[in-house]
Amino acid sequence: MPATIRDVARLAGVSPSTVSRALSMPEMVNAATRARVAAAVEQLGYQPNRAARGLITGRTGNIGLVVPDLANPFFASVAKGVQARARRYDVAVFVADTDEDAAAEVGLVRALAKQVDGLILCSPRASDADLSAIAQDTNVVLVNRTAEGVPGIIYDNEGGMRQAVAHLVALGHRKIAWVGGPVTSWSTQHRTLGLSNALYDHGAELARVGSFAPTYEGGMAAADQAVATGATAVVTYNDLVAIGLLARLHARGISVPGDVSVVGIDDIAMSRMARPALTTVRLPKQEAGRIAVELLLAVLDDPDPGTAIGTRGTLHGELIVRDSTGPAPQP
Amino acid sequence: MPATIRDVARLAGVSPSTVSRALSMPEMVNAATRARVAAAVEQLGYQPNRAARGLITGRTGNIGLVVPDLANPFFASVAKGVQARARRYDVAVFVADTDEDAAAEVGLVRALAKQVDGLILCSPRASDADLSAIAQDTNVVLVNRTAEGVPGIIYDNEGGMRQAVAHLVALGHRKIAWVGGPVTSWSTQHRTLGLSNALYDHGAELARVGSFAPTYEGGMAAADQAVATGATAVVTYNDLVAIGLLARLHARGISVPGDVSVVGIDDIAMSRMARPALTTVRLPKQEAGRIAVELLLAVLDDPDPGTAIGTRGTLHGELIVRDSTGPAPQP
DNA sequence: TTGAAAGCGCTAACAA
DNA sequence: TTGTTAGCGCTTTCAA
Repeated sequence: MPATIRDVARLAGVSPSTVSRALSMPEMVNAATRARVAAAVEQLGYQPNRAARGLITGRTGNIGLVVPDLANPFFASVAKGVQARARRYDVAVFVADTDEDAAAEVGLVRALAKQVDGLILCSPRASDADLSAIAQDTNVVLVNRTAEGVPGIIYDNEGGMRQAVAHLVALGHRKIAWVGGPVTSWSTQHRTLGLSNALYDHGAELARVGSFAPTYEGGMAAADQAVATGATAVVTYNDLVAIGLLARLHARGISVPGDVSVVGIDDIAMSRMARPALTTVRLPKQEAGRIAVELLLAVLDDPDPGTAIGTRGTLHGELIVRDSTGPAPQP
Repeated sequence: MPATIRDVARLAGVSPSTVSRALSMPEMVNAATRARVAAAVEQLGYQPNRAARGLITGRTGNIGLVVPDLANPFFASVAKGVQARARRYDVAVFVADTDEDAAAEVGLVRALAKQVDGLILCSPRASDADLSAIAQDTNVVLVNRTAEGVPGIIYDNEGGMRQAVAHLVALGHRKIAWVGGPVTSWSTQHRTLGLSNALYDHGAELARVGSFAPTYEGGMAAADQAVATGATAVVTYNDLVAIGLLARLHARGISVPGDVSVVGIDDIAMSRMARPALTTVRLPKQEAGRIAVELLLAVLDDPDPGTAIGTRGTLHGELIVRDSTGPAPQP
């Protein structure tokens, strides 16, 4: 049986409210009393019951994080960032894995919403309509997705694509294949657009392939179509796809970067272990998690939707050049 | 403002207690009233406040999961398994990442303990003493670790090592190097023992190397020492280490499996993407998470420590043969 | 089968 | 500066 505030009060010879104050607004209580309370707390190993506190303050001190797939290293990193920052603020984190299922996502969000002060939705698969509905009656911060009037963090996909293209063009590539991810994915749309714009600016040619699943298997499936376009370089939706593509090219005896260059996006840990090590656009993953927490906490302190609309962070990617890109082959 | 039980009661024309009963013990309430309540619940989108319920029942419907590092694919998989099973029971999961820090672990556990019905501790780094103290006043299930009188799931490390050895011996290997993980790691001890026993049974020789960090870098560091032993095969603490080792061997121009065979443990997703694809002992990761939830729920229903002691599951590994193992080279 | 009342652990007015 | 009182949303005796 854990100690309650009354146990502490009795031991310290004060009233429960004094204990409460000593803990949450120490400056409003006499130093001597404060010390007695502190001693009693120490002796009893007292820790306030957050649920009870939440009942009355309306703040639970808990937040929720919803991701499509924890086994995906990208989301695992974001989750780690969220954890780290939440811990600093003494906030506990519910994590829910939706298994890439939009319906499950909505259900989990509804269930969690009652128990937390706010929710971080990372790359949510739900429809814009569902998302807006959720944001209506819950404090929400979006990561890797935008929605009307909902604060969030996004990556500068256009900028990342521009860096990748500049690199490839400098190497002499003039026709570049793009292996897109899920059509419904917000990132796919923006990356496609960014790539297309950057290539246009350089007077280079884009060859679209896909969409394919954002997985290793997706990459294997995409490889043959990508080379069939005659492109000398391939940019993929993410690193997992790039690595699958690498495997298939290797199996077919196509040399990377000799015959074709490959660029991924994300920079997951696996990428530098690939052979050849993967050139990729590094996205700050843990940082996204950390900022999301900051943003959410800010929203909680000022839930005015007017302010929230302006609260949107953009994170920039960084091109990491490794061994999978090289000069375009001479025809 | 979410609907409360009183709103539902008013709308249904009954008392709050009747609503409560209709929801948690439906058979004790008239079918007609039950229907009215159900309608009101539906109309208001009512969802009971778990915190309030927990205050009185002593059960929150939440559990906690504590892992050393979410970015480690092994733990991410366990977490995913926990999620999936918890969802089935309508239980929400707090996740805490300790960053491989034993002190942080104890702190996080203490903080979480008050908010949950029970805790799943996966590969905890805390001392036996701390662990026992925690288990004293909290419902705990251990994964990948044992402690006196605490229920848990472990892997059959000995059995896994026996399979790996049988495979290598059949390929003609007579001297096998073992790259151990952290000395304080429970698994390291059991894997070392299992390997040693299995080799003894086959009349083969063990060459110990390490310990090394359980990471890609650890594997790179271990590679040279492992080959210097003159062993024709290497077994590593986990797949990450094996993949790092593979990279270093490749850099040195040592052929796998031509010159030396390599076996990992875990079967993380990355392993089949390695080149050569990694032979490994697959550990059922998500299943460990699922069983841990079942175990914890069972403990909650019957917190008798006498029963708990008997409650220990063992999961078996499965040898997955890929391209990193082959016949021992002829001298 | 239903309702009234008490109370879970805590905080926030309001008095003192 | 401190204590008293009321009540957050819910469940659970106890009566009716």
